[in-house]
Amino acid sequence: MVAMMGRGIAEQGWRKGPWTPEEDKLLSEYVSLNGEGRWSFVSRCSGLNRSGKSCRLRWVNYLRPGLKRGQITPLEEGIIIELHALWGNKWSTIAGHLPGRTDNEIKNYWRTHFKKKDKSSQKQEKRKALILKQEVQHQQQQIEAGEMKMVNTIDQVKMHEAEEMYFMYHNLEEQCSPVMTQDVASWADFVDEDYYGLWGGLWNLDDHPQG
DNA sequence: AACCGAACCAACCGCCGGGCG
DNA sequence: CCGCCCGGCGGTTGGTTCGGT
Repeated sequence: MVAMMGRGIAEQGWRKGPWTPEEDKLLSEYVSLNGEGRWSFVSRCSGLNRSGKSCRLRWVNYLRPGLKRGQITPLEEGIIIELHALWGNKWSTIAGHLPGRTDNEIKNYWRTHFKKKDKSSQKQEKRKALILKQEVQHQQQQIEAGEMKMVNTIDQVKMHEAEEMYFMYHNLEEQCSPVMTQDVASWADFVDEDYYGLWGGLWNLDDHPQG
């Protein structure tokens, strides 16, 4: 059916540029009814005047359920660095190990944070991390001194994230060992010792059950 | 307040591999 | 076996936002 189309048919004047909310709605409805795949068919039958590629991209990078919006966490960053060291620019493969993140997102993140990272921006990053570290350490001290309860604090959110990432990374480690076991420590060093100090202060790895 | 460069992000482009006739 | 089409992937671009001066 799909194979029947193509060649002889002149390329249509597909719409390009940013997607409108109406287009998003059409695509979401179509995919939820008919499932992913057969994108060229989607583009013809959903009422969208978009190429199949464009539909697929929009769905995968933006509309697909379960996407995690927002900043990449230091732990995710660590995983990205580690996996990039292992596999290079295999963004989709790396994204496969970061649930909720897209290859495009990771690719963009890598480019802006590492590819053209110069000395000055590294200093800036380090300064930011240092400030964050100090903030959290201060809160940690308050908690330890009983001056503050760890409820609804930034710490809890981060600890929760850290736990999620731990289990994710633990699974990954199982798949990739022995290479990964050796590298788990190295990525932390690579990212930034201040970042690692931040997590180390909040969360003791030894406390987590192994498997 | 205005300007400028950096950072971020969505989207497009071109290539490649797999599936199918 | 060969050629064609489609989907997927990585690279790139262009617009917008943010932050510093």
